[in-house]
Amino acid sequence: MMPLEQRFVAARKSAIAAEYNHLNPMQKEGVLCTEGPLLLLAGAGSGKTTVLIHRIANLLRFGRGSDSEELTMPINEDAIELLEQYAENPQPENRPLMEYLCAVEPARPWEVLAITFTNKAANELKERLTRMIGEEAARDVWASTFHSACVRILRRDIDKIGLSKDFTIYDTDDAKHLIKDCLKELSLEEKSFPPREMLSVISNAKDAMMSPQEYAKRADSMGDWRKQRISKVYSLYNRKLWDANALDFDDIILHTVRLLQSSPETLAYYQRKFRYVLIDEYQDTNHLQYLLAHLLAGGYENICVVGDDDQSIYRFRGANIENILGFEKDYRRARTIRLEQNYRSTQHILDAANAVIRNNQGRKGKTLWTNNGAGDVVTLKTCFNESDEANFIVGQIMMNYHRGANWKDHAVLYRMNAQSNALEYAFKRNGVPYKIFGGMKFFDRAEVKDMLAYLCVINNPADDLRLRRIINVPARKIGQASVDKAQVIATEEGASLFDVVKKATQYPELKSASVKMESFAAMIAEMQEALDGADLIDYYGLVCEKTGYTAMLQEKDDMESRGRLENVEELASSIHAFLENDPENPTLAGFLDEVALYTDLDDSSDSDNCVVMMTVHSAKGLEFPQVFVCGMEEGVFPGNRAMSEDEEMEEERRLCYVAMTRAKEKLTMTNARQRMLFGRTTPNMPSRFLKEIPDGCMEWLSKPEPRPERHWSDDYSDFGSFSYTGSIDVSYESRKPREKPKLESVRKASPASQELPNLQPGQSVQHSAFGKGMVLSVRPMGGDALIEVAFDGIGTKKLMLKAAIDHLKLI
DNA sequence: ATCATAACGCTTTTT
DNA sequence: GCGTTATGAT
Repeated sequence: MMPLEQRFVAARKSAIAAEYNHLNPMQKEGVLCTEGPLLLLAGAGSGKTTVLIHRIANLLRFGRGSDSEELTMPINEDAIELLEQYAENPQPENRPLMEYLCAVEPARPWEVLAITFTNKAANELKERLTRMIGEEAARDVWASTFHSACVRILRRDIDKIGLSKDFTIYDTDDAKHLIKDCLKELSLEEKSFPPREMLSVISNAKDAMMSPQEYAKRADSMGDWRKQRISKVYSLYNRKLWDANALDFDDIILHTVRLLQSSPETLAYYQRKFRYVLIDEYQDTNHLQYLLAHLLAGGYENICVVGDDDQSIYRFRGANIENILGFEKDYRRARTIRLEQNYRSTQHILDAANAVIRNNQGRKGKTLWTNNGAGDVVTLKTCFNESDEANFIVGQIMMNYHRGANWKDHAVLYRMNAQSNALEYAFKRNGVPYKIFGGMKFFDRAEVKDMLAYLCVINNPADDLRLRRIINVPARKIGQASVDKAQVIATEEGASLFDVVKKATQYPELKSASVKMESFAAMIAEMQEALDGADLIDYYGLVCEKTGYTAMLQEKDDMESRGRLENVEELASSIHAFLENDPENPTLAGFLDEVALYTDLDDSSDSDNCVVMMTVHSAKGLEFPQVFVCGMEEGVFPGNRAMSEDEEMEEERRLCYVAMTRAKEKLTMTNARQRMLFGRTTPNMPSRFLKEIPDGCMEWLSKPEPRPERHWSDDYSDFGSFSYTGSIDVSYESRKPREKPKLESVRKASPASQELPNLQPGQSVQHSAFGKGMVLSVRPMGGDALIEVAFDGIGTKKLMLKAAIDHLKLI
């Protein structure tokens, strides 16, 4: 290349780079490396999404301008000088000319595919993209989850592999029901063939692209009786899916891969279309997703995978960490960029986290650092038991609150949902507002599922599973036995259950139920007709009414039914939200698609000021100023199952690393010497992960030994920084469940036997944390009382009077 | 058909 | 220890 051209190419890259001067050098590199395979190892809090967004924006503005020596026009000194100057000191008025000079085949929005794992991530990507490049361009970028991208592809071309385009999607719950049906039909015991396990075996088989026939063959050749049975389940399960014209979540990916593998035109179409492919959270991909990514990116091989091997925590659901560890082997010309500067946490927190994760073998290796300063040391705290632990955490949080912190600046993380009970109790007693994530989700509620089932049946009458769910809800005198009979007939005739129900009176064995069945079918048919051209919201109202579902709830008229009615109505707002979002397919079928893949439309509540509690898994990707990780004990975190297997232990360690790196300012980790879990109290050693944290970045507070008890007398000697005062804390003396008198003495130790005011419903009160409110109810409980107070602008809180009394004033 | 009692079993979770 | 589920009784 001529020197002039070399100078131009260099100046071009510098000028483009100048557009990203607010990024650090590694981030910039990630944005500018547009061509060929790229592995972006993005540590926790390293600004990964920022890089992703800017990278896409860069592709759309400059194409391969920053990563190619290609010239698009004759060049001269002036052009070079302008770019060199721009790189030195970017002037906005020169930007249009600079863009013109630097762009090399800028990507068009629809040529960019950005895949994420969750809808939340996809939406965040779309939002930030919209803000940066404008709505028009952002709309055409394919930013979606694996599953929605695949559904989009399948809706277009699935008929090429012999399936119908109007397939239904079965979620895990549906799949489980289907498995149960299969087991019943094969007369297999659920005890020896747990549906959960069946589902996971089938999922693994699909991930390995093993058909039921292949699975059966393998089972036969091994002579494994159980596997042979499972192969029957797998086979029947798949047949039922086929009959219902349904795909489960694995099928969505599997069939897309099969489609791309078997239809050269389809493959060529997408490979030509997607000039740039980006995969987020690559460490979480399973084998099928890995294949899919490679197929889609196989044309230009401009594949950029982003992820963090140290945050791979979904092995149990098929994630294969080898995908990210082996990326450089898959693509010999791959470039690797490490983002190790952390913008989230203090150095002490990072030192602790780095020290823990360093003990893993299977990793690429990264060391996070920050400019944020050393900050507070990590606090480790050993508590007596889980309620002591919960009280400690609540106490710390209340202390912070009184110093001006927000409740929502605090997060309590745990390994298992079961651990949340003790915490919840402590928060409730102290009147601290909290929110537990990971409970029942909106779309998991029975009433919501019922209404969706109605819509599904209307949309696809062959959906036996959903039909059976709602055929007698509300009660229509169509009993289980009659439905079973009709199902048998349907199977014999090779028809769908709905077909039989429709002409039920032709089958004498259905007896009196047959009339009810036919009128049910008539109702569904009537609604199918009404669908044509109707407004979806109105239509939903019609379905609620015609099915008698709302009437059923209105009649019951108790607290529960009211809530359920609200949820049924709330589904209308989901439909509304769906339509607002200007979907490409604003029909009932389109809505059902979205709902099937989109389970958290309703998590709109980061607005309320609450302490949040969740599992470490659900905390991934989030951050909080104050983080408490509790249950740091051998057998809990790491969990018992990890003890025997190295791979599992490494996953637990990664999980611990994820937990620690959620903290921005202060990290506190607690362990309890004994914990009641699943109804049994067991003594637990402090987690090995705590031992891995170096002295320099932590302090270890500890309750004094309550009493030289059998299981706790020794074994702490190898904990260098463990200190014992040797004195006995009387208030914690043997709080064993059976020793009633002692328990009473503990109660007394808390601010107790003071005079309780005679509160009446209707009384106005002032609370130091929640402000003004009105007492709704007072329920005496022991020597205490549970009061319910409606606080202005906050909502209703339940408080234990004794605990809340110091914060309450009558007004 | 609907309610009651007993028995089980139990990481983590998204699509 | 608790919530879910299966089975049996009315």
